[in-house]
Amino acid sequence: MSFHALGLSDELLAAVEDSGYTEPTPIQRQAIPLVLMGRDIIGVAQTGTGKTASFVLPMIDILAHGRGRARMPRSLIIAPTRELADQVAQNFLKYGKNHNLSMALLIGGVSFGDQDKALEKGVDVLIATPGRLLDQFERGKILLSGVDILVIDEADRMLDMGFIPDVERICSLLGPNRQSLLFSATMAPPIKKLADRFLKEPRMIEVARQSSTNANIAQSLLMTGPREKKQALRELLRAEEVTSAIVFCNRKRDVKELAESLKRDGFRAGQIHGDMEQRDRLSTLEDFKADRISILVASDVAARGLDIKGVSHVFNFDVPFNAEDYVHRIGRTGRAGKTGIAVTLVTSADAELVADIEKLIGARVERRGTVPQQDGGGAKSADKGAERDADAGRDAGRDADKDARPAGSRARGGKRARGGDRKPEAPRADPAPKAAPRSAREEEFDDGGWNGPLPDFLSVSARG
DNA sequence: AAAAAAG
Repeated sequence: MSFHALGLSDELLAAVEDSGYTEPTPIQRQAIPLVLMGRDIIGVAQTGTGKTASFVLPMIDILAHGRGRARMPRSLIIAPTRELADQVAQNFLKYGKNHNLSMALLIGGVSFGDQDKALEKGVDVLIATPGRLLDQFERGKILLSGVDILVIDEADRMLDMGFIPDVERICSLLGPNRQSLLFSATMAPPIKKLADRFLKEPRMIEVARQSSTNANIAQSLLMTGPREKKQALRELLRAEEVTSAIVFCNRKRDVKELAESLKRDGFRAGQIHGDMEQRDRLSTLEDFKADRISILVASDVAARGLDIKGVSHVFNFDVPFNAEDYVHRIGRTGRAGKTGIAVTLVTSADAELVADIEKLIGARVERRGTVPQQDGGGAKSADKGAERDADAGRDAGRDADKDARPAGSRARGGKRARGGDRKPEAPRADPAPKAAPRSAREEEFDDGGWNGPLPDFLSVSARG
């Protein structure tokens, strides 16, 4: 089955062909004809299923005739994060290249100037995050009564982020005669309620269960101690055929520190998290897409929806707090029919989170072995069993390690240029949380210390 | 235990 059977225009089909796609995905097959007919739809689909094109393509054809009037966009797409909004915009540019549609991206973190100008001229397609959209509305820069097509993308994520009231407010500002499309990985009750209230006789399209993980992804867990995580990650990055990897951390601070640590070790690494300037977030993504960096250290800002081709590996430096985030994180690899590898570093403190994940995905994740605790590091665990295991399991651990790492990788820590003259590496414990905002100087000091060995007596006493 | 989004 090809795109030609879906009722799209020749100009659009040409653009699709140029982009290299020949066959519509299941959600595209089901959604595109319905959207072209003017129906409301609810698309229950994971990211990576071709969801974005399933609304972008028919919208381009629907909007092909007519022009947006000043401050009155003809269509509106709401997305939960700025990067997702930008990604939708990229799709409109890619597939709309043979059309003459005007578009504006209304997201936070960028100046109002260009956005104001675009709105003033009138746009056919307005893509926005909720906060900035309402902000612009309140400033009188925008009228939503002329919107003919509304798309609510990643509604489950909007729910998680507390955006549903904003979304409801936005919906209530729209005119009554419009077509509405809602996409969500789950149909949690608040999303169902939203759909009941703002959609008209929607057709439900379901593509994959939300909790199901992609069969193309080989998942495994690597048991390790909290202080061995960085070393374990470095060895994974060297041992695996890593062409392009995303490393997820739970905290923004750790994203920063880990990215800088990897860079010092010679990895082509970059970082992305919500405390960065918007332009830096986007330029890092561009660098990653263009392979100027091969490792992207990220917070959950990058967990969902980001579609980056050829991500060979996802590493969870931290086990995510929400099991659903695990599904989304590892879904950054194994996309478009390719295989992917997802390795999660697990400490004894993460047992419950792992149990949650395995319950959600309905499968046990393979344990790929144990990174032995370092000499002098075992005492850091309050759990007596962990220390005993560190000794008793040393031989067994070596065997397991052989599968995971190339021969000789064990000695690498001491062979590296940095720290080559140092004592056997005892990776430093997580830095103590800072109560007050830190000065630039403190940050600098902290970053510099990340890789340094911590005297054993200190690490022991620091943990009690 | 955190992150995300409006400044």
